[in-house]
Amino acid sequence: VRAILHVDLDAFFVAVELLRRPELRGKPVVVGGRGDPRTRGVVSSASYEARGFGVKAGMPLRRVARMCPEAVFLPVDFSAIRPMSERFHALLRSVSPLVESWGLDEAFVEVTALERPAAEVAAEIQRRVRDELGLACSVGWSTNKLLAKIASDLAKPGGIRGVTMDDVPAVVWPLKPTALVGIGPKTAQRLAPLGITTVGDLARADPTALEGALGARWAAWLQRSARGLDESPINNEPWERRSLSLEHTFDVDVGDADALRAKLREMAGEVAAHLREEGFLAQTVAVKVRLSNFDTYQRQKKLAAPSADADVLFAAALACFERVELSRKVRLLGLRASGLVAS
DNA sequence: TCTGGGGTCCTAGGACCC
DNA sequence: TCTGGGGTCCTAGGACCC
Repeated sequence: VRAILHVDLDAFFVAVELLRRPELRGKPVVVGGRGDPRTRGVVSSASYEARGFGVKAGMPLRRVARMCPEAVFLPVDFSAIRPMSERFHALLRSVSPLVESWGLDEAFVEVTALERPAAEVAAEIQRRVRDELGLACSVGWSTNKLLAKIASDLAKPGGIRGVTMDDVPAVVWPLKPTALVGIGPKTAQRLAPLGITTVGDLARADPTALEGALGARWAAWLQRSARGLDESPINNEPWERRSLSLEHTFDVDVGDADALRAKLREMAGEVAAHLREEGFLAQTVAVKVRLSNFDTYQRQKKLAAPSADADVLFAAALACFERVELSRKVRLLGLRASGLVAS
């Protein structure tokens, strides 16, 4: 039987800021966007004090300012966050080589071969993360990734928690379906009419009815998840970039086509520069356009030859852009390069 | 009082080729 | 001239993750 940990840094972006600004400790601190609630942006990370006011990840900064006028707003600073994330992952790899990164602030660690109690390894990791990085984390442990992740969610903030197969009916079944990785709000909405509003409902649901709603493959996978079953291995392959993109939400929606084309040209230059920095050529360019009513369109175009040239990317992006009918002002422009090959 | 920015994966239809 | 099936590529869209 496997021993899997899921380690999740608590309020990571905020915690990184507090290391260099300890005077903010104990205050409602919100990291997101450009750190200015007068501009469009959302919460990336909120301190637990801020969460006490109802602040949540993904919430518009403007709304946070109204809910919590004393909140301290800070911009997202990846130059500080990324090195800390790398130290975190290096620490985990010193415990076991089987580490699967899950974003900047989370990872699965398989410790089966250590032949030590998972809870003990969890406590050691938590202590080392505190002593060596100055950060708090929550750790969940179980016999698979699915349950370890649920356990760490239950352990937040700052706890250690195990969820075993035997715990599934009592601990997992009362949770909402969105507690399972892979079930988001859309799927929850499709499950509700079937009378499925908890993981337990999902586990007990009639397979045929579920297949009708979601298709056979997905229905089977969901129902296995709801029963706590997951055999997926730890993927400790280094991450490989598949695409590189940039997007920008205008503070005020833009209707002027020339201004939009100018922005697209600027973005093409930046994406091309990033591609060259990382040693890639792109084979496909995609443009995303979000209108003021939130209708979103994506158009993509395969290049005649792989390229990281700003003019080539811009020409393709422009061709994509011209195929979108601009029935309203534009809120967001995005440009993605994919089909990456080494240059 | 609306929902950022960076990613990934899956599905499905049509074109095209053998 | 018509027919069939399989495989792959391209595009669009949807959903999810942090």
